[in-house]
Amino acid sequence: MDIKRTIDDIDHKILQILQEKSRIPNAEVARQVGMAPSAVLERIRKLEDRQIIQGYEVRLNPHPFNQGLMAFVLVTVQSASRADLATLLTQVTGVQDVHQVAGEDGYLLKLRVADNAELGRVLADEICSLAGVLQTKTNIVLNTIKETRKLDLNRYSS
Amino acid sequence: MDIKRTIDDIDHKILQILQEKSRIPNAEVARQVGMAPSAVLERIRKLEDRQIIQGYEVRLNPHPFNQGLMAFVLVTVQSASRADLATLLTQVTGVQDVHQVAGEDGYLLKLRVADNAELGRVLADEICSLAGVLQTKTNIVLNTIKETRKLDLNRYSS
DNA sequence: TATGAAAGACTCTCTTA
DNA sequence: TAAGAGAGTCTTTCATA
Repeated sequence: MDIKRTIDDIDHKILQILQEKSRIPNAEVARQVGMAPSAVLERIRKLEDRQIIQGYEVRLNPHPFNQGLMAFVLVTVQSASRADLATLLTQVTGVQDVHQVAGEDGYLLKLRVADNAELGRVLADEICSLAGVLQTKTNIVLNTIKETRKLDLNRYSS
Repeated sequence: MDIKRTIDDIDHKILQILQEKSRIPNAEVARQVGMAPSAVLERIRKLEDRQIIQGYEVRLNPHPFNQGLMAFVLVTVQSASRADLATLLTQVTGVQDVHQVAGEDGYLLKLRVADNAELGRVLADEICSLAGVLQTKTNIVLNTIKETRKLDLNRYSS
């Protein structure tokens, strides 16, 4: 175990509640964990300070915003590429994720665009045109069965 | 434009605020958009009813929960596979995403596990062992440069 | 749809344990 | 760390426009 304090059962329960629905009054969380609201507030603040809670997001439907098509693009780059290539990739239209992956000097992007036409345009004009990009392999998503940020909290080890 | 009402500038602004930090008092949103809190509440409810807002999530640090290693696994399956294979894949340890992808009868999984040892175990025991799975190709994430759910809201077309 | 009023609920700080 | 008290704020419904 490390220097930071541990995550106890109450923290655990608080996080579980926030994983289900984060936009919920503090007092309601307090009720569910059976504690005073002030104590729960204090705990949530500490979880934020300790960066165990990293933020609160809204999950929006991408369709009304013309981003109904999702694709994963594996970008292979020259090993001597400029160090800021990753940063340039984060700025590509529709990019939600940029991960450096092991293996063939590459990055894996997750992006949301309107349709195949736009995907083609983005690949050609915004990705392949970057200096150092050797090739791309694209997986187009037909159907998303599961997509969540939830973690299994029962794997915490003190 | 479709049957549903449009997303106007005020909705737009509300969504933008919630994309930045969703756990924020309604009254604060109202202040930022310059409207009465009751009107903003009404709008947020309608956005939820219309499924434009699909939920509110907390973003947790995966490290304290022993899920610091992320990997993408492309699973190729027999074309005659049982229809519920996708559902079985959603239940694999550490799986956060399951997407059906075009091309080679496959699924793309995003998973978070403790380390390489666990990844190996999950691949062997929980994925390859499923009936209908032909092969897997794994991309291990070394470093995540960007990971967000935010959409570019300026692409809405009425 | 928006506002404003009003009752009740919630937040958040501070004190005490 | 937790509880409780209290001042101030927020939520939510309803009447009205």
